[in-house]
Amino acid sequence: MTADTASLSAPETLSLRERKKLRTRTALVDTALALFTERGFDGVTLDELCDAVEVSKRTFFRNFASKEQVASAPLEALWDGLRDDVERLSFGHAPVLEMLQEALLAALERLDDGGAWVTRVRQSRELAERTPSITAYGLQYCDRTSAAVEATLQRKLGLNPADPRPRLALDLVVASFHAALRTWTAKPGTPTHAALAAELRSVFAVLPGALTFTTA
Amino acid sequence: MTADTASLSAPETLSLRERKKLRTRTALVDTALALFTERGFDGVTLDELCDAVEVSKRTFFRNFASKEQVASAPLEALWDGLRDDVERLSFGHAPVLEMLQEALLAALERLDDGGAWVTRVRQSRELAERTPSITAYGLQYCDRTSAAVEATLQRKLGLNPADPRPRLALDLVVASFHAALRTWTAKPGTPTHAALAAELRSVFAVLPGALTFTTA
DNA sequence: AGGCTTATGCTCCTGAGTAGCACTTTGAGC
DNA sequence: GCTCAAAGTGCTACTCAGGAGCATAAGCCT
Repeated sequence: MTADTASLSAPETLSLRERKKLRTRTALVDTALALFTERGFDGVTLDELCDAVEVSKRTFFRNFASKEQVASAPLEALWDGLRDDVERLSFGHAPVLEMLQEALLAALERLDDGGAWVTRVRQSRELAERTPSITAYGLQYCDRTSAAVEATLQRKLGLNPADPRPRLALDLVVASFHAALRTWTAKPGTPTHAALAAELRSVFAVLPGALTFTTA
Repeated sequence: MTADTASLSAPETLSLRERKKLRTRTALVDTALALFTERGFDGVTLDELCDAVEVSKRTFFRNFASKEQVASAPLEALWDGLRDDVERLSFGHAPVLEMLQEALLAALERLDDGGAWVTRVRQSRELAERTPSITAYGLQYCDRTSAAVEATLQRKLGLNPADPRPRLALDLVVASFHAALRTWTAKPGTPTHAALAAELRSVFAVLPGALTFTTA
């Protein structure tokens, strides 16, 4: 479930079997991103990808649920991180929206491994921009994770399940990240982790204005 | 089997050919929703669906891009309506968010055909809840439509393309509708168009609270 | 070491979605 | 009315994503 997070933060306290599995998983992600970027998502068959990693298709589907997932893996790690944060964190009585914003920034911070993750995110994002099915998968994963986070919030904070505000706040945070991702990807030059975090903070800052701004 | 389901803008001045095409399209949507509801999305093959409607698979794929789309058709009509509204409406100086809310409510109103559409939406929604690929497709369609609406807003209002607020406002409206849809679907009894509109207004009303509410 | 668990490979299968070709229907020009 | 081009449709064959069963090998435990 959190294999993604583990694969990218790479703790060395894993058994040999688990490390091996992680190696093939990482190899699949990296090779997939490279091949998809080079020849397009539809231009690469799973057989080709598996041949390149020297792994059977069976093994591929034990690590990923679909061809789209392997291309979305980097971002899934972020949402998994957010989910784990909300599960772990103790909530005070600050506004829920701010808590979620902090949790996402913390999850993002935790994925800073010196550039490897952020490079994968950039590739994944550019692929998603020209491949609708990847976008679809990613959005569905966000949706599912958001539902899980909402349930956790309700449980930990004793909220009324009929209250739509927690989920709206969550959707707002997710929308903010997507907005940050768009502008970050559009910027030329070497993409950095810090720049992405800065974009996200910037979007968070203008968020209240999204409700009130007028044309004039 | 009577009026138009999706892809509105349908005056009664359709040519015979266009009416025929629309009839097969509607038959495909209704039959698909019925079969999927009865035996599950994965329990029905396209061949079976096409046999039931007495149409070839080739014809199916001329009307729909995927198996998921035919199950999402009712909601696509709503987003298409929102897109058309924003394209058509003249914007005053009111807050953009309120304009979008009004536009969505207007699009929803326009789809009130006495219960046929709303029944299909209910079926489509219940299918999406237990079929991830339908959810994925629907979210991707929302995303694409939102991008188009954002572009229209920028053009008509002369906004800065780097300003994330229009898209955030849009995402907020979309998230509100999804929240309304969830609670509307969860309610037992015969689903009505008016009840859905009421849910949506209700979510719009608590929207500002989503930014500020606290646990205590 | 030996048994147990788990990953992996191999092979066969279903079904979504595409493409080529031929046939029918519709709408427009004569 | 008649013809013809264009569009819709059916049929068929094909590619490829994804799943299932069975056998093997590798890692883990006592």
